Amino acid sequence: MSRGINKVLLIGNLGTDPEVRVLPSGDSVANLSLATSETWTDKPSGETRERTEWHRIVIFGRLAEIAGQYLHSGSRVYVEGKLRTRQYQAQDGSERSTTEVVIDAGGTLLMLDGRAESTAQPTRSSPASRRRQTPPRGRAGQTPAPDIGDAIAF
Amino acid sequence: MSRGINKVLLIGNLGTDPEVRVLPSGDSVANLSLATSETWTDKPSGETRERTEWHRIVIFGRLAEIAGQYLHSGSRVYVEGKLRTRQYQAQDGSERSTTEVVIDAGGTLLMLDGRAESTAQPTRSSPASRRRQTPPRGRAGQTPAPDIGDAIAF
Amino acid sequence: MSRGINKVLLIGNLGTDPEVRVLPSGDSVANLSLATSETWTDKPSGETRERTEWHRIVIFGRLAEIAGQYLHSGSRVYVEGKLRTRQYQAQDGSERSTTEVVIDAGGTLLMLDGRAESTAQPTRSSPASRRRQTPPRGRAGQTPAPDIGDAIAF
Amino acid sequence: MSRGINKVLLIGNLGTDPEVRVLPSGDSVANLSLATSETWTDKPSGETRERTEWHRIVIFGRLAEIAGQYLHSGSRVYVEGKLRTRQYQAQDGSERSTTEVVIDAGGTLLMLDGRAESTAQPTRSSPASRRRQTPPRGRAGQTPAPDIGDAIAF
DNA sequence: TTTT
DNA sequence: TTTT
Repeated sequence: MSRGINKVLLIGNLGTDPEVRVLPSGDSVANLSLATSETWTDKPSGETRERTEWHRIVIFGRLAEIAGQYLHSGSRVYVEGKLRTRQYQAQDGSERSTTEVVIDAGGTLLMLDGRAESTAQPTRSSPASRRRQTPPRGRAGQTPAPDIGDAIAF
Repeated sequence: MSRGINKVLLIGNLGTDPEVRVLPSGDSVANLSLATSETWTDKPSGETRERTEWHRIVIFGRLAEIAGQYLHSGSRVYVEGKLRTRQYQAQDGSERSTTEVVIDAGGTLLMLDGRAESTAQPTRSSPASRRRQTPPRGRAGQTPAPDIGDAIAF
Repeated sequence: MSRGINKVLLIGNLGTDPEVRVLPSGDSVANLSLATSETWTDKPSGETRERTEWHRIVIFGRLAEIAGQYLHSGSRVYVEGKLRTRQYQAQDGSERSTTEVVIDAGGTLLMLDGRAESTAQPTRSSPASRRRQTPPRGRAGQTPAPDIGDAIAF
Repeated sequence: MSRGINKVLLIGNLGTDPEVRVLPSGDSVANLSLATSETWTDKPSGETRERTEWHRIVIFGRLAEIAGQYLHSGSRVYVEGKLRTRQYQAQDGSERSTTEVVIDAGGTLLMLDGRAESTAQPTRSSPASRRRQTPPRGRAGQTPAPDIGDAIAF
């Protein structure tokens, strides 16, 4: 139930591996750092410019565990969540605030690069192989897995 | 041209009148404080809970002027823009950052309440009467909560 | 769980009252006809043009009942759902298809005009008074309820 | 300028190569057939179910040319556009209507797979190799289902 | 800190 | 068929 709309949609790449921890309640929380890039042609100069925006993503529950298992630095993802600004105390004791994109049960997480481990044999999966991102799928030469971050955008 | 997606959609109410200023370039910029509210039923207790989230909105260009003309504290709006986190120096000299929702030429602003002045006879319109579209809230100088109750949502 | 994104966001006005029926399963279904309008300035002539698009909305479950209770011809709403194209047999026996925007448990319905009946005394509510849309709130002159469809948009 | 919101966001895979043609005005138009897939667990049985929805996409202008150059059957894309229902006369003379997702200058097209030709050495690029990014599907002449499995989604 |  |  809601009396307003608070919705964020992002497509971008992770800058680091997810940091997953388990709360005292047993729920998982994952923190992601996600970059979205936009490019444009500068009017007077005609030069191509680029700006990268970094987003703090916080994922709760089952999706947090999935993020920890399947995502890593470089992963391209779609996320849908909501904005939340939180107050906290900095180390010098001053009050600070930070704005995060929260993905909970009502949100969405969608991996955009390759089949990855969900179709691989779990027992042979390891952090090392996971970082290699899209595992061989045994049909070499036929269906190359897209590389990390592969995308053409317009 | 873009290589990612960075999109925010909000429906909520302004907590204050827009602050509009004109940049040295001649472009207008408007700052809005927008509240989105969500309510939910707490699991164990069955109580209805509410959380209000405040968003800093920055509007550029023609839409900034329109915001200054037609919006005011209490106005219900739909905005579509993008996230931008900006560094700035606090008064004590420390580095801080703030996250804003930027509405530029690619964004959208949609007023959701009242015919206001655009269809009213301009000669009889005044800032004072415009402000009366939402009730006086009698807490001048504070940060009044917007009239989020002005809608039924599900 | 999803392997793609199929999302529709609309803000517009109902062209008719909702048609609500109850399925054999006991679930409610509401059909809405929703108009979204866009206006633009024609390049060569400088004339203002307008195009209205009509959308078939199908709402399931609890939101269908709410739609039947609170919405009526002219109501301004925000809906979030997904596209679904359905085959059916026309009266002449030929196969036809129709595309609808489906709002189910994962979707959103948000009334954008006025407090309406949720704050009114239910026992005194009637179809007739409902059509009058936003009930008097007993503070005449202070907080006028926004009229049906009231909006300024940019 | 708009007085409503009419927005569609899709992430899915093309079922065929884009069909691009040039209008008498010189503008390009591309027609795409895009599949979005959702999976869910059936309540009583616990079985995993899947439903694929097909969308007719119409792209105008520069993005149409880009679609013709870089997209092909199997391509995974993000599109953002608006709904438009159009009347046309069927071959038997009867009136039909079809609903399309229109991507024009205000819309977005984002390729989600493969570096493809834009970053590859153009001299070594060919339509044939481009099509090999998705595996041969060996069902020429039919309407092959897109490789929706090319992603993990949650 | 990502990606192109 | 709505709305401005």
